[in-house]
Amino acid sequence: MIKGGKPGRLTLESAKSVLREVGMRCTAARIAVIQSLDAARAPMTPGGVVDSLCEYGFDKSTIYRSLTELNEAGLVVRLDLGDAVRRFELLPPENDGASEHPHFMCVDCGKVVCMSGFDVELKGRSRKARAPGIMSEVLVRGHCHDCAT
Amino acid sequence: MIKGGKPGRLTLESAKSVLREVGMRCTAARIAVIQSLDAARAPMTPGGVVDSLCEYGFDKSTIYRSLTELNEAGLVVRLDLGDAVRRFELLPPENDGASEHPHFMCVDCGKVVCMSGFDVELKGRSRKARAPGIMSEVLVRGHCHDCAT
DNA sequence: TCTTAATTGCAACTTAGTTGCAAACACAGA
DNA sequence: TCTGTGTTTGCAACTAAGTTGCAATTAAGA
Repeated sequence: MIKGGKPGRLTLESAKSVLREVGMRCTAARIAVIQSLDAARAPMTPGGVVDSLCEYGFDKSTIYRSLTELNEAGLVVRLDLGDAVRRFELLPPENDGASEHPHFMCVDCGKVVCMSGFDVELKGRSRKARAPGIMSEVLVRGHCHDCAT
Repeated sequence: MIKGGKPGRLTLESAKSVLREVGMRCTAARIAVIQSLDAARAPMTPGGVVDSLCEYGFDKSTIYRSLTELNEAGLVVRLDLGDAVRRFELLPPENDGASEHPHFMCVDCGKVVCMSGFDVELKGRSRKARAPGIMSEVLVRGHCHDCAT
């Protein structure tokens, strides 16, 4: 499990141990991807990760592959935040599955915020309204405070 | 305003009058796009519209342009349903702006359902939790009843 | 019917992401 | 610490989705 709490606090050693725990080799590319995701406050697009790591000499195909592998290993969730771009987010320590909190995305500036600390409740307006399935992920779109003013 | 209710019931004449109302020329391509969206029960991806109309000889660039123009004219909404693909939905008669209801998308089969009749409530777990902005659109993802069983 | 601006089809282009493969590397075992 | 082996990487070429410029065509008002 990933030690420590706040984003941007993941050390080289803890990144390595995270990889070893899931049986993946510790390579520079994977560690860079993990640290890049960790340093970001919000979920990152694959393109964003590529941009941030290409300048250090990593190849885009390596980064795409790393993201996919980390996702398959359960270290990273792939979010679909509704702007026609996938995003990746490093899973927090205690989390063992999908990202549990809702996400908010500003339709003006594109900023994505994790709404940890919020629960979502869906209320049918009539008695007979029935949810179409089992809810697993919620995305709220709208105008963030900065853009709304 | 678009007359008549159920999907798949939009006649050639009503498609034409819808276009004239917003000051657009009535062309075969636009009518085909409107009828294609109308015939679908769920929002369509641009690729889906292209596939369904290419076989009738329409060019993909024409279809993309038509979708964009119809969206700008307010006849069609562009939805971002979180599967990294944009979708287009013909606006119902009474609707004059954005799609107001939440949408549900099944992560297994990709089915999209309009959750008309549902309200969404966001509850902060603590007193000081503050929503990051003004909510305008909600997407719920999960497993639909068919796939969950 | 004629005129003209709007629209279309084509082809070339852009961008995001994927794939095959040889070279480089991590790491378990000696 | 060194070595062998299977994993991972970088490269380059490729695919798919969507966009753009432009000449030819067409809708619709005069």
